[in-house]
Amino acid sequence: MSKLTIGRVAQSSGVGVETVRFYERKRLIEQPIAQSSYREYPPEVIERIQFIKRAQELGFTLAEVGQLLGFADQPSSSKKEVKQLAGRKLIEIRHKIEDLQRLESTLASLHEKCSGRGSLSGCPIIESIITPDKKSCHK
Amino acid sequence: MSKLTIGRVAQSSGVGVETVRFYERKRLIEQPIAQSSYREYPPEVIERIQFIKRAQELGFTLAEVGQLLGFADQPSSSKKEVKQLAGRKLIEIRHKIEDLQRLESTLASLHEKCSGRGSLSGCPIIESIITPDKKSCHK
DNA sequence: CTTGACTCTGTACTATGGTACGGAGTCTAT
DNA sequence: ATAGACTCCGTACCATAGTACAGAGTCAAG
Repeated sequence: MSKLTIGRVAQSSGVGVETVRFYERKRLIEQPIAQSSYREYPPEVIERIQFIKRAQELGFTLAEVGQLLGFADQPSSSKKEVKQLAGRKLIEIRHKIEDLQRLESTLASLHEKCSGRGSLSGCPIIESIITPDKKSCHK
Repeated sequence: MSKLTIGRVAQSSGVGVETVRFYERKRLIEQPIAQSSYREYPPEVIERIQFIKRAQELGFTLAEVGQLLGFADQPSSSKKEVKQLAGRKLIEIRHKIEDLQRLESTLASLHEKCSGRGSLSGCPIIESIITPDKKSCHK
């Protein structure tokens, strides 16, 4: 009793059956030892899958989620390790934001400059792709 | 004379030989009709590849670059089409920025809250993954 | 006329996070 | 006992933008 089939686990945690097996292959959840020829999961696996989902929402890749789960599984882990991982991710996210903001400002100014009327000749967007302007280049 | 081999084209435009063929398969550049059994490119192809590279820097995918090239190739194209494409891309970029900013603020506050000292118990980062806080949730 | 550099085609592989499918086996209820 | 639902495993596929490689062919110089 109280053991769950993969279908129930999937439904309860809001992912597909294939996804559960996929996480198993990625060693994010462990393959349960079953009496029968079907996987038999303890109810805790649902929380584990929800942990994975929420960590993904925080921007962590599955490989990083694997590390986080490793920390959470090991009683000897320290806050330091987790904080470092989060810190690296934060830096990564900030870099991405900066890149996108440069992109946005370049593209926004081109978009603004383009009248959107008439033939292509003199289109600032196309022109800037043909002859990139050093001043407004985001790179 | 004045025809270029794929190797020269690749070197002059700063991409790999495989990339030139890849662009050809993606119909971004046309396969030149050659006298010999080797591709023979007109010099203009170098500018075309640089157009692709610069459009990518502006955030366009290769599929979108294909559209841009299609506009540039068709004398009947209008600024309107290009401006629309750029506008859609701009919206997309702004959405991405907003998503990342929400992510950043959630993760930054967790990172700040974590002392980084001692065992995992009470780590705000891990806790928030286990029990997501509605107030600081970026979604 | 041979060597070395280059090119040809086609296919497979990289990373990421899954999704889909075929064919077989199993489990439960009637 | 059998239908229907579920599960098993392995593999292939999606998008994205290339990269890598095998094995064959070709081209130019010495």
